[in-house]
Amino acid sequence: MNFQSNISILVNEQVYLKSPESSKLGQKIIRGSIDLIDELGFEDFTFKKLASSIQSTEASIYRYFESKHHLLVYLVLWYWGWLEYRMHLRLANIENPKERLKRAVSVLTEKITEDSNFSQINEVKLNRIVISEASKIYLNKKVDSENELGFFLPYKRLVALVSDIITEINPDFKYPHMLVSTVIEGANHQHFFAEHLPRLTDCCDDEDAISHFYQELVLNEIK
Amino acid sequence: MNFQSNISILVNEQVYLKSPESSKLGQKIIRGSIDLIDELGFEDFTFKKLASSIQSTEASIYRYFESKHHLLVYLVLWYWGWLEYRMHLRLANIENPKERLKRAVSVLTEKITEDSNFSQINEVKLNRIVISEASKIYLNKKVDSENELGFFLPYKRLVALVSDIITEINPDFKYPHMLVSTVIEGANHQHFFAEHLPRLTDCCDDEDAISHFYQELVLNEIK
DNA sequence: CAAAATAGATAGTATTACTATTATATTTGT
DNA sequence: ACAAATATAATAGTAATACTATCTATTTTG
Repeated sequence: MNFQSNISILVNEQVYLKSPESSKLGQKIIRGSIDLIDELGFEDFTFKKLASSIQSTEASIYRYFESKHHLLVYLVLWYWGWLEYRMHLRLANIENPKERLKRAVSVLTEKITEDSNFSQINEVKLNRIVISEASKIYLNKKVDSENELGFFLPYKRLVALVSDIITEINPDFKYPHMLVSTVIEGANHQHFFAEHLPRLTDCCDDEDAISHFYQELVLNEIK
Repeated sequence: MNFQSNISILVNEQVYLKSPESSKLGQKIIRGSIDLIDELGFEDFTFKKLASSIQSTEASIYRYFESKHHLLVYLVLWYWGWLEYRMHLRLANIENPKERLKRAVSVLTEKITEDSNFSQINEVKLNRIVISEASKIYLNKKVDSENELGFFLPYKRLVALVSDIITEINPDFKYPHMLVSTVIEGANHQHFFAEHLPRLTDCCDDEDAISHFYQELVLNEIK
């Protein structure tokens, strides 16, 4: 039934000390950290708490990730890789560029409400983590050195992918990358605001408003 | 010469234990923290380092702010208050709504490159701090309780101010708040990307590209 | 079955994010 | 000018965090 079981999302090897996919403990670390970061927020999350929640030890976790920052990077890179995969699936066999663009924007802006059964990872929780924590992986002083290690390539690929569709539709549009990264970051922020600071949004009732808004924004902007 | 010297930006009293404007030490804390956060980033910034950089003690700083998080909140709220003040100045006596909107967007998206002589605060450094650290004041689990204390009112006011101009121009536009908060957050991100992750933007050479991009975006969207 | 890799248990360190206490200046009200 | 109030400095201390190191037991693999 699960035709996807023979593929897996690859994450930059520099991010971890030992691949968490390679062992039972590694998988418990990933699952447990998603549960715990979602519950406590990244600031209050510690390896000690994670260790006790998965019945292991701090030292064992440190064999997989050199810091909690690296673990967060792993989760976010996995998510970006997963988004790219979903993007390719949703665009497969669609020829019309405008339709491709609409679909791409919807992949970038929709909130994840169902688990994909794609892996043992809970994508609904991971999406919530990405919404509130993802920007912390680059909004810091390590950004340049980690950029050199290629940490942000999946994000850049995602942006380039959608930018190319825009350029196909309107080759004269000057700011395709800016537009796409604005949409990705914007959608995450709007989902957060909708839940916590509603006066910064206009989605009184329906959550689809965010996706509609960005659909419209992109189409208006490039024509 | 400095006609502004008789006014000051008010910051929510819940943010501090004792007003840093009320004493010499308080002012040194603000100035020193702007220098140090700009230099080290918020993660590596500590009250101990701040104390030694301004020749005071950790315990003395704790009399003004109950945590470094509160100090960051203070700085960001001050900045938002200052932006609102600049906004009012730039819109003063301008009648034409479209011109008002253009000016408002430019206030929200331009990078600060000159000190305003408005106060003893270095706005150029504070702007850099806002670009990379501001979102951390709400992207955490304390957001709801701090929202109840009114921490984010200045941000909401700023968004409401510009939303009202949009609604004046096009009363049928459904998402004015979303558009404005997307512009504010987006511009900050783009400034950060331009410096650290240029492939996520399109501002090869000119820094004005960001402001132009958002001008265009807003005008296209509401008509 | 031996060698290698993996995980657990335990201990230890420097730093962080605070709190508490006391002593010494400095400001202010009369 | 002086007492009272307030602000600051100096010092000490604590629990938690973010690690590192080491040693042993277990599991996997060649």
